[in-house]
Formats: sequence, C-alpha cells, structure tokens
Amino acid sequence: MTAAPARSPRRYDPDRKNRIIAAAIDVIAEHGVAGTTHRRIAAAADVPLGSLTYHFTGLEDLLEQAFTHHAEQMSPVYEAHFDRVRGRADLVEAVTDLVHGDAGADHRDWAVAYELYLAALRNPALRTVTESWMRRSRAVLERFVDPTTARGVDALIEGLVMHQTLSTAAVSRTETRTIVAGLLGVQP
Amino acid sequence: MTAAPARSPRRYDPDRKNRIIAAAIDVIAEHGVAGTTHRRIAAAADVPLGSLTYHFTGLEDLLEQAFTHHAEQMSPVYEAHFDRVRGRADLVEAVTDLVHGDAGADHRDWAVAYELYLAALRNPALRTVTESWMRRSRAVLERFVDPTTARGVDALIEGLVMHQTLSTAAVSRTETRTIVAGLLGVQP
DNA sequence: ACACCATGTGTACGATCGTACACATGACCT
DNA sequence: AGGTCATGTGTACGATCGTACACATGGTGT
Repeated sequence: MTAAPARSPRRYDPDRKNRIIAAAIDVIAEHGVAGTTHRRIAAAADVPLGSLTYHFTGLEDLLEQAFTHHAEQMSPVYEAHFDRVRGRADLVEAVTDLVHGDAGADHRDWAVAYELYLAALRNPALRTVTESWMRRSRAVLERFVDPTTARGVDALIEGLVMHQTLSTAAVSRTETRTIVAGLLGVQP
Repeated sequence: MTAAPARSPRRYDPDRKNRIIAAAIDVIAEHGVAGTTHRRIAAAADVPLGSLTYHFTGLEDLLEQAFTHHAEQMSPVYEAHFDRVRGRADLVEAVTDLVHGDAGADHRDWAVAYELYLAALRNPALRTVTESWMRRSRAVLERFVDPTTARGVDALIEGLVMHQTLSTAAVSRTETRTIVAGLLGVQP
C-alpha cells in the first residue's frame, strides 16, 4: 500500500506543440469547431489542460495554427495528385478521383476544410489561410487550363465534394466523370 | 417616486413562436450555429428567456425548426428565379444572376445555408432538411437540362457561390457567365 | 360571468468552458 | 557541477450556457 503519489511525473516531450495541433484537427473533424474545447483537445493529445495555455495564447490562436497546419499539409497532397496529368483526358480522371476520395484526401479532411471555410467567414485572421489555399489549388489547375476554366473546375470540385460529403445517396463515378468532362469540353 | 414595479406586463403575442424562429435565423447568420444561444435569440426576438423553453423542447429543436423554415422559405424563391427561363441562354443568365446575388438570396441567406450544411454533417435530424433542399433545387434545373447536367450545374452553383462568399476578391460577372456557359455548352 | 389552462415571465441551479496562476522539475549552458 | 529558466502540471475562478420551475395573467369556451 504505497501512498501512490499519483503525481504524474514530468514528461520530456519535445514537439508537444505539434501533437497538440494534430489533436486539435482531430477534434475539429469529429466535433466541429463548435465542439472544440481546450479540454477535449488536451484529452486527445494526452496532455494536461494547463499545457494548452502555455503553448498557445488562447483557443483562437490554437485554432488558427491548427487550420494553417492542415491547409499547408493538404496543399502538397492536392498538388501531387495532379502530377501525372498530361492531357485533358488525364485531368478528367484526376478530378473524378479527387471527388470520390481516391486521392490523398478523405471525407475527414474535407470536413475540416469546410469547418475552416465557415470559421473564416467570421474570423478575418483565417481569411489568410483560405485565400492561400484557394490560390494554390487554382494554380495547380492553371497548369492545364486557362485561368477562367480553372476557377470553374475549382468551384465544381468544391461543389461536387460538398454534395458528396453531405448527401446520403452517393453519386456514381461515371456521372461525375461525365460532368467534369462536360465542363472541360472532353468527349467521352 | 412610485415603487416602479418594473414587472413587465404580460404581452399578448400570437405567433411569437414564428418571431423566435426568425430571430434564430438572424442570430445564426450573424454569429453562426456555434454562437447561437438561447439568450441571444431571446434578445433578438425581444422575448424573455423562459419563453424559449416553453415553445421549444430545447436548443436543438429550435435550430431544427429554424433551419427547416429557412429552407422552405428559400426554395420558392429559388424556383421563382428560374420561372422566366426559356432556353439555355436564359439559363446561363439566371445562374449568373444567382451566383452574384441578384436573385432573391443574398450573402446572408447563403451563409445560413452553409451553417445548415455543416450542422447536418453531425446532426442526422437535419439531413432531412438538406436532402429536401438539394432535391428541390436539382428538380428546378432538371426542367431545362438532363439529370446529370443538373447535378453538375447544381454543384457548380454551390461552389461558385461559396467562393464568392468567402473570397475577398470578387469574381467578375463576365467570368462567371463564361464558366456557366462552358458547362452548359452554350456559345457566347 | 367565471373558471381554466394555454401562454407569458423571472429567477435559480448545476455543468462546462476559457483562462490565470502558483508551483514543480529537469535539460541545457557556462 | 550547479544554477537557471523554458517547459510541464494541477487547480481554482468567474463567466456563460442550457434548462427547470414556480408563479402570474388574461383569452376563451361555457
């Protein structure tokens, strides 16, 4: 029967900050920004509550860094997904894959992105992140089509993914391909 | 110096319930679902706090009714906007107007819609509302184009509006028209 | 005319949250 | 080797929220 101090030993834990950010993204994905609290993040990161106020000035700061990290992690994946594209036919396939989650991004990632969009609507500090994300994703598409078409494809992807994420009835892959091919003027 | 009872007189206030719902939508538009509380709604509707718990079983119930009301109010506006459309050229114009807020719906309405989308992602009870909304909006487009194209146009609208709502740099009307015309196979 | 109950009103309570802060500890520099 | 300070830890506090509930009041059906 030792007194079992239960005093958790101090932990040596470099890059704890990064782990907290990763945990924050998990929490956002599962509970939404509305359900994201210091305590939930701390639990997810397996870190005491006080640690959050040490590494971040507040919840807003933490969310901002989490969203920034997520966007900066998604961008290269997004870009890499179009690496092998050579012609318009390839582009149609790549976009179709993207919409159906057969790229590096799954439903969870898109959900976080939408949380970011909505949060940015009311938090100007997050506008920087969304602007940068949109600029980069459009730039990728501009490697294959003119800027105006790029805007169109970008918006179409956004809409298709959103409907795909929300709707219970999944859209068939063939249908998506037809739609994308239509906008890009590619004959099936 | 009367004692000034300050006891607010009971008010005769039929359809107070509807006013609360309208106030809830206002609050959602301004503060998001995350910032929507009983007290804020009560203040916006100029109604005592206790009144909310009388007319609604809880905040979730209230939000659900508010979103339902909003969707049912938007649908006829959306449908009416396409009433005068005769050919594909008209359709391009109508969609362009819609994206640029020259229809019955403004940024505020779209913001509420996005709040609904995101809320529905985690609240199955709201799925019914989003499903119904999407079905109706697609049905409108199917009056002019085949079902697959309708899905495409619907998604494109969603994406364009979202980018328009979020981005600081507004997209030109001409560019939008070009994009929409492209998807619909209409020559400028 | 009158009683009843749907509706209106104010307040209180427990839960949870963001944040502050006092204290502990050991990695790192000299 | 030893002191220092960045980092780690636990707890407390005030604010706010959802909700419950006791009581007031007058429209309405009889």
